[in-house]
Amino acid sequence: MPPKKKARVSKTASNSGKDDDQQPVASGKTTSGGGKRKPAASVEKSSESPASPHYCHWLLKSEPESRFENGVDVKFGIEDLKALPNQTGCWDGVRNYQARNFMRNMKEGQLAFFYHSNCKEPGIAGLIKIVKEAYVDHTQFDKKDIHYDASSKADNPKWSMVDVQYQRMTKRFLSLSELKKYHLQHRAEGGPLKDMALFTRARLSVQPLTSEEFDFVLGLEDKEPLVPAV
DNA sequence: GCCAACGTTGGC
DNA sequence: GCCAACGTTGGC
Repeated sequence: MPPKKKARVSKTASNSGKDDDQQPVASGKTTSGGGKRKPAASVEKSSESPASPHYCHWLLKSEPESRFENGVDVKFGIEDLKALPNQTGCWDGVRNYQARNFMRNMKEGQLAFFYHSNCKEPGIAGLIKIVKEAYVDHTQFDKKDIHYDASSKADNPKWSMVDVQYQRMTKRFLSLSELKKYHLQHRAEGGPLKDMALFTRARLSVQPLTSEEFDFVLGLEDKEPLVPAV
């Protein structure tokens, strides 16, 4: 297991959620279908979880600039991932249920954008690949780790992580401001980024992208920046 | 450094 | 189960 890495997400978060799974989805919904439906005979797939939606692409946020949390630098930019052995690292420290659940849905081989957050210039810096599917995040049991979670028990670990491998930098940096312009435009006139999680669920550190969103964003690499020089 | 948005906690 | 208080995220 690769060295340390920093995943955005919550800091201390000693949260204690329910015991295990499912947490509400941001927008509240989810609960609607609720509880126990007794399917008599027809198993009508619940309208609620179209079974884990088949997301195929992701966006993972991490901070590329130094910032100290309890004396520990949380900096972990794409260059830091690239510098690890085999250019691979574990995405530990995620302490938000929605983000965790998305990680649990990741499949080996899927691609994700590496997004730089909480920094001078936020945006997409490169591409990474999921190389190991969700497994126990050991940092939840490490009292010295900033992401230690006293409420998580060894026999029922609360948090998961995946391993990711550096693929390449995007041909040019895709800034948040540029993405936002497309988002606003698409929201007004229609277009692939109209519901992009980066804007509709801005605080999520692990986000899903539809193929349309992913393809559109990646396509920006070959276009001139929309934004007047930074 | 400010602060809006929003997730989490805990009283009731 | 509601909801106010609180804490965190992350852009600006």
